[in-house]
Parts: sequence; structure tokens; C-alpha cells
Amino acid sequence: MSNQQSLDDRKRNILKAVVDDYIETAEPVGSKALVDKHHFTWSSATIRNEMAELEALGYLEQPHTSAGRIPSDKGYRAYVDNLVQVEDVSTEEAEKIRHYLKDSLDELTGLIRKASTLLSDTTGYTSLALSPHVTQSHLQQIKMLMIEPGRALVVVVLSAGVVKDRIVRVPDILDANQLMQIAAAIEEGLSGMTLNDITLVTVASAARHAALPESLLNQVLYEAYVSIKQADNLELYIEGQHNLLSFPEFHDINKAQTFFKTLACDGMIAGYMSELKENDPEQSDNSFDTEDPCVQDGKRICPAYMIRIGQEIAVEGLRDCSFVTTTYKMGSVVAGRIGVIGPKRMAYSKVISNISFVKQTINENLRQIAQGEEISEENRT
Amino acid sequence: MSNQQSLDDRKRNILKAVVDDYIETAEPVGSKALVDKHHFTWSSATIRNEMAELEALGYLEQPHTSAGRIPSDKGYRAYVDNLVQVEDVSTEEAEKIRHYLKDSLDELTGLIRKASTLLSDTTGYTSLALSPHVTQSHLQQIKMLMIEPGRALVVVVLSAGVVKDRIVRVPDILDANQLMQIAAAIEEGLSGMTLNDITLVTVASAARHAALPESLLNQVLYEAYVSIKQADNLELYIEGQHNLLSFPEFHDINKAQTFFKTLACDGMIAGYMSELKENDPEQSDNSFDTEDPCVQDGKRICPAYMIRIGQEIAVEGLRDCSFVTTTYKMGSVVAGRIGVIGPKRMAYSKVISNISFVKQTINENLRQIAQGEEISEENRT
DNA sequence: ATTAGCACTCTAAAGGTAAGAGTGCTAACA
DNA sequence: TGTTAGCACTCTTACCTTTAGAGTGCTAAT
Repeated sequence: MSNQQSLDDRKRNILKAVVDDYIETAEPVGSKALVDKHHFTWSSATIRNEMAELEALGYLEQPHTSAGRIPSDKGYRAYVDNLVQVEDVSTEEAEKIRHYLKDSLDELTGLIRKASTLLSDTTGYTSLALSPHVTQSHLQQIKMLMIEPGRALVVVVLSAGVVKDRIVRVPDILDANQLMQIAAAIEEGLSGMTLNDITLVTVASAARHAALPESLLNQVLYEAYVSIKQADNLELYIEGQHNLLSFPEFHDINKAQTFFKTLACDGMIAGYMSELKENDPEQSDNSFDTEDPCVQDGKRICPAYMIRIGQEIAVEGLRDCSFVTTTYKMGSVVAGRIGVIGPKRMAYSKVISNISFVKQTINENLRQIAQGEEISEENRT
Repeated sequence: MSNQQSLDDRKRNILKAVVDDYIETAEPVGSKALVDKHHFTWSSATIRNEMAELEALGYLEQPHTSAGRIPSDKGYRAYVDNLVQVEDVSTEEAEKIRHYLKDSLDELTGLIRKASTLLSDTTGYTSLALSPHVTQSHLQQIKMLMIEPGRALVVVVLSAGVVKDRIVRVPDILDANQLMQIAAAIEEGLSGMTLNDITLVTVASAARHAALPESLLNQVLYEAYVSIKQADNLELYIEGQHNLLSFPEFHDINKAQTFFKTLACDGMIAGYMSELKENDPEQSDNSFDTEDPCVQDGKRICPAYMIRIGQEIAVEGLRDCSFVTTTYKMGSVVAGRIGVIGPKRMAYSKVISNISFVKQTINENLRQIAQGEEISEENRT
């Protein structure tokens, strides 16, 4: 890290040029090509010397003796932290993103899925999106609706405006009214509690106010409890997997298969994504967007984006990739994470600008939902 | 088709052997290897002559002059129609399937998704499953639940036991009671009608019984109508895409990408699958399973499975594949389709047996749901 | 009708060569 | 002392040639 300080201007220029060219061509870049393309004032011999030093410092690698250089993980890291010029998202794309996300105000998961589709479409890589994490939300409503004797729909509404439902079995003899009574009792007793605080015991004690025999209650209680808990189930949306097959790094069938197989383990990936934290000392605060709601008192409290490169990715099968993610918020709490995965040789500039813009757009939309939510809570009290 | 009649026993034997071997090895099979492996009583020269004739008849092809033969689409067709020996599904696999599908009695889409996962797991190919098609079902319940001012959950329950819901915007001033009134009016007016027969007009006239100003009603009506119609939206579940990368026919990146890209167009695939009909004159009735509910009076009224090979597949990007599908039923109507897609050189025997068994297991489970359903209807009247 | 034998064809693997891109090093230069 | 021209060297890639082998079709014998 402090190595980066020691890079003089020329080295930085050369490193940036190497990474830029390699991102573009996927071919090792040599000293001569570099001079030709970037009109450097230094000769190719000088650049050769500098590149040898950059290699010694660990920023570049050589596939074999007589080839050009390619960036190492460390080289990419320096590039994204200090060198990359983030372009503005084009007006058409901004328009496209805004327009496409506009009509999803009502359904949160729909919004996230669309955002995911947008990211894979506009970047040409694969996008991953995590449904919101709502453990800190509190229960607002729980309703049970009889579908037919023995089957019921449980609807759980959380403070974040999240609605989840689930079909469950209930005792055949239970009728619709009794079911509503139970739900009402649970709602009465538990609404306002966070999901974390709700246990089978609290559910049971709340339901005791429904004047029904315990034998009838038990199965229903359990299902209600599970339904509440399942509101927090993480879902992962993946879009544009096939995009990666375009890139030479995935022309090796084994790599492609490893990648696809790994993504098929959505539970694992979802777990990884939900545990990603911005606590990496190497991570710059990459602030470039003052409109962002994550900026407070001029200081960025959550970075606009986060990047994991190669070996930095904790998931075995994705070590040949780079992963650019960002969080989205509902009100003031981080709700979920959305990101783009692709080859390490990724067009970081474009990805960063697009992902930041999508993040911003999602947050704006979610703020509107959250505001509606606050109004609703005021009405309640 | 009548060509098949003209194939004598020896030709049939040889054709079957060629297809079997090619399925196993993915290498063109030659006359000598055939004799060695199958201990035919004929000499390789005889087999050569026969293979030349089979090629002239269109059942076999030669990649180049001095190579062995591979089956043509017509060859595969003859194989699956007349030659393949369908093995029984192994007891472990049968147990696995039954066990894995057992707990999904409550949720129909869950059942179908699990079945899809099972198929791709047990066959090693890619599975496709279509959610049930419910246009012929009739509306049983429609409920509206206020989430917060301005947002409501619409729940639609159909006769088939299908439950769909959707979050919609409603006028802010509408309260929970008014919403329930509207839903009750619509339910009162429309329950019993098939989805096909319900139009915006019928919804509107039903809702007129809710004593509310028309200005308030209109948006809600429209959303209710859309929710009812959307109950019929087809969803497609795809599992095990990465499996196909194991097969040499997909080692060509372009083919792999075409395949993945095509599958990403789920709307198109869903449309294709839902329109597949068992009206193919070349399609044998492939009856081999007398326990199947599709057999009536000893005659099979819907085939246990359907196979489309290569050019028979109407979807451009899947012409290098074979597609084995079957339908599942709810009560007595065909509800949806589930299938396996893979290389034309597919282990048809295993796929057919697994898919037939899964079909049967789904149908058994769905019959239970349907029975519950009928009870519920009796209770109603 | 079947089959042994043989000449022929074509592919895939192996080896050998040449071109080219890129390097590191040395020596000259400002 | 930092920079650069020049050059020998290395390594990969593409291309060509050769060879082995698998498989065929045809002919003639059974």
C-alpha cells in the first residue's frame, strides 16, 4: 500500500496505460506498442526499464520471458484505487436506467431485479443482486387468508414496506374466522417488534389472546412463526451469465464451467455478498459523487462502490474474476447489495459509473417508498 | 416414416448399436468397433454395407469420407421411436425423487421448481419447467389487503389451488375497509368465471355493487383486473445450465454461448413450450407405463413424454439439441410442461425413465391438491 | 448373400522451421 | 546520472510436412 506512494508520475502513467490497454485488447502489452499508442515522450527503452521495475514491485506480470506485461492483482488494485478515470454515465444510458426503474415503485424485489438486468445489459458483464435484508425491520402486519380447508396464505408486512407471503397447511377443521382471529392476535402482540426479537415463544404468547384450543393453535403458530422468519430469506438474482462467454478468459471451457457452477450455488454467493463489508484498509473512499445520500457532513459514510479483485474474492470459483458491488438503502439502513462480476480485465470505468448511477437511482426510488412508509406510521399512532 | 417399416432386423440392430455407441462416446463409430463391442455374428464388411445403406436412407451421416458414422436427426428419431430400451428408474433415484417432492404439497410452483432441479440433477442435463397454465381455471377468491396508504396487496385464488399476488398502487385516500368492499364485490360478481371470460368490463360491472364513487374505483379496478389476468403469466424455471458445458458438443464457445443466450430469452422459450402439442404423426404413443393416469381404457390419451430432436425444435438457437418433455396435470386438465434439454446425443433411455417418473410423481401430488380442492368446493355449495 | 483383402482417403498428431514480437543488456549520449 | 539506440536472445505462434491409423468402398472369392 505504501508502495503506491513511491510510484512516481511516470510509473503511474505507464501502469495506467498498461492496464487500460490490457483491458481493451486482452493481449500482453509491450513497450513499443505503448509508446505508439499513447504518444509518450519517453522511448520504448525507458518504458522497458520502468516496466521491469513495476514488475519487481509486483504491479505487473509477464506470461513468459519474451511477452509483454499484464497487470497483477496488485496492479489492478492500484489502478482502481488511484488511476482509473471514472467516466460519466452517458445521457442515453442515464435516461434508460431512470426510465426502466421508474415504474417499479410498488414492488421492491421487482425493482432490484430490474436493476440487475440493467447492469448486465449496460455493462456487458454478469450482474448479481441481493434482495433486501430486513432483520432490523419490524413487523407491521400479519394476515392469514383461508385458501381452502387445510390451506392458508400467510402475508407478512414489514416496516420497510416489504411484503412476503407463503402458503401453509393448517388443520382442516379451522375456519376462516378462527384463522383471522389468530393472525389478529399475533399482529396485536408482535407488531412493532423487529424480526430478530420475534421467537416462537413470543408468537405463542401473543396468540394466546385468540380464544382457541391450544391443539388447534399449535400448528398454525409454528407456520406463522416460520413465515415471519422467512421474510428475511435472502434471494439472489443473476443476470447475463452468458455475457462472460464473450471474453477470452472464459474461452477455456473449464474456467467457464467453474464460473457457472459457482454461480449456481446461490446460497453460498448470497451469503458471501451479504457479509461483504467496507472494512478493507486498501479500499479508498472513492468519493466522486456529492449528490449521494451516503455522504454526510462532506464525509462519505459508505463508499459509492466496492471492488474485489481476483484473490481478494473469498469464493473459490470466482478467483479469476473481479467483483464490483454497491449497497442500496431503504430509509437509512443498508438493505442489500447489487453488483457486477466479470473478468479481472474489466472496464472498471464504465462499470463503476453505471453501478453508482444505478445505486443512486434505486436509493431515490426506495426513499420515496420509505417516505410513504413514514407517513403511514404517523397515521397509525 | 414408412421407411422405418422397411428396416429389416439387422439394420435395426446396427442402427441401434451405432446410436448407443455414439451416445456413449461422442466419436463416430466404425464397422470394426461395432463388431468388437456388440459381438455381432456378421462381419465388419457386411456391417459396412448395411451402414452405407442406412446412410443412403438418411439414418446415418459421415463427418468425412474416412470416418465412422454418426446418427442423423432421422436416425435419432427412429431410435427414440422404435429402438431405445427404456430402463427402469433406479430404486434409489425413485426414492430420492419421491422424498424430495413429498413436502411440497402446499406450494405448486415450489413443487415444479423442485421437480426441475431433480431432473437436471439426476440426468446431468439442463431442465426446463413451465409454471402451470391456468386460463381454464376459474376465479375463486380475490382479496385486497392494505399495506400502507396508497399500496395494497391483491391476492387471487383460482380453482386449481393456484394463489398469486401482486402489490399495486391505489389512491391514497382509500382506506382498508373500502378496499375490502371492492374486493368482496368483485369476488361476489366474478367467482366461478374462468380467467378467459373475465374482462375489464365484467370486473367493472361487478365492482359497481361496492357503493363507492367511480373516481376512486377506476384505478383499483384496473389493478384488480391486471392481477387476475397476471395469474396466468407463464414462468419458466431453468436448472443445471452449466451441466451442458461438460459435453464435447458445447466445447465450442460459440455453440455454448448461443445456447445460453437462447435460454436467457425465457419468454420465447416459455411460449414455445406452452405451444408444444402432441400432434406429430411421427410421434409414437410410447406407452410403457400402465400406472400412468393418462391411460384410459387401456389407450394412452396423452403420451408419457414427447421428444423433439435437432431441426424439429422450432427455436433457432436450440437446433443442436434434443428436448424431452412431458406434461403435468392438475385434476384432469394439462397444467404445464417440464422437460430436459441436452445434446442430440442424449442418454434418452435414462432421461425418458426419469422424466416419466417425475411426471407421475408430480401428478400424484397434484391430484391430492386437486382433491382437497374438490372438497372445498363441495363445502361451498 | 456374405466376407476377406486391399487400395484409397482423410484426420489428427508430431516434428520442424520461420517470422515476429518483446525483452534485457550494453554502450553511447546529453 | 538519466535516457536511448542498437542488438542479441528468447519464446510463442503459425504454418508446413510427414506419418500413423482408423475407416471406407470395391472387388473377387466363397
